[in-house]
Amino acid sequence: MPPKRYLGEFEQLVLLAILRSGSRANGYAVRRALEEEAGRSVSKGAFYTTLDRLEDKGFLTWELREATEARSRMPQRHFAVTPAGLAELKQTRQTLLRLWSGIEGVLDA
Amino acid sequence: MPPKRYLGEFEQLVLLAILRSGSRANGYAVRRALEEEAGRSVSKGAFYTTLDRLEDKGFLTWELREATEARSRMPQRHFAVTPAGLAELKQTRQTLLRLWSGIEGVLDA
DNA sequence: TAGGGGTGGTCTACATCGTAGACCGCTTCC
DNA sequence: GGAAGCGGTCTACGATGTAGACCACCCCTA
Repeated sequence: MPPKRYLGEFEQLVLLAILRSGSRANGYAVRRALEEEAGRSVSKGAFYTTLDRLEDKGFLTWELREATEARSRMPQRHFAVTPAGLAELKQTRQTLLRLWSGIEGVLDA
Repeated sequence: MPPKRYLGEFEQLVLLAILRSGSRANGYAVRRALEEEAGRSVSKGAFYTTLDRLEDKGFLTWELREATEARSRMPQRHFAVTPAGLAELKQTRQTLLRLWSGIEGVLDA
């Protein structure tokens, strides 16, 4: 077994944004989710680089789809989190919930 | 203002482990907290390098203390999270709680 | 009195992740 | 036919994650 690798900070946010975008997870929607829901602006370069790395690790897949909306009739990449990616998200979340437990008083804004 | 930087994945765990160790936050105790509570083994090199970087960013401080225990009577570094560090932890936590909300069904183990 | 195991730490080096920006092409609106 | 928006690639570099060798001291025991 290769040594266990962990989800990077930004990688985690990207996977979560894809999950939250559900069936509308094209590049634009995911990037917008990141900005609006995570309060984080991100350049296209940063964004797509991270997507490609997550794909290499097997945490997401994508397929080309014909666009259905009025604008942008070009085919576009549609992203989805794989079971392995979901497992990572779960594990990361469990670890944080455990470390936060007992010190919520200090951590609450 | 310099561009906003975010807490790295491991940096966050280290700060949380210090918080959880409270008044006993010497190097050994924090490292042990990381292994036991975060389920993550970490080399000394990785650990102290991260501590030094967090200090540079103003997220933690330390002081030398005489050891009180029977063993290891050498003076040792005693770590504490600064208000700035705590603020980062709070913000990171709020972001994740927000992104998790609504998809707990998918994320629960 | 010389190991050996545990504690606590420094320093160096390299791999991985985070990030911006230039560049490209298509579409819709005016 | 120009501006503004959508979607994306490629390159490069700074920041973060990580291991391991090395050092020193304490305590135990043979």
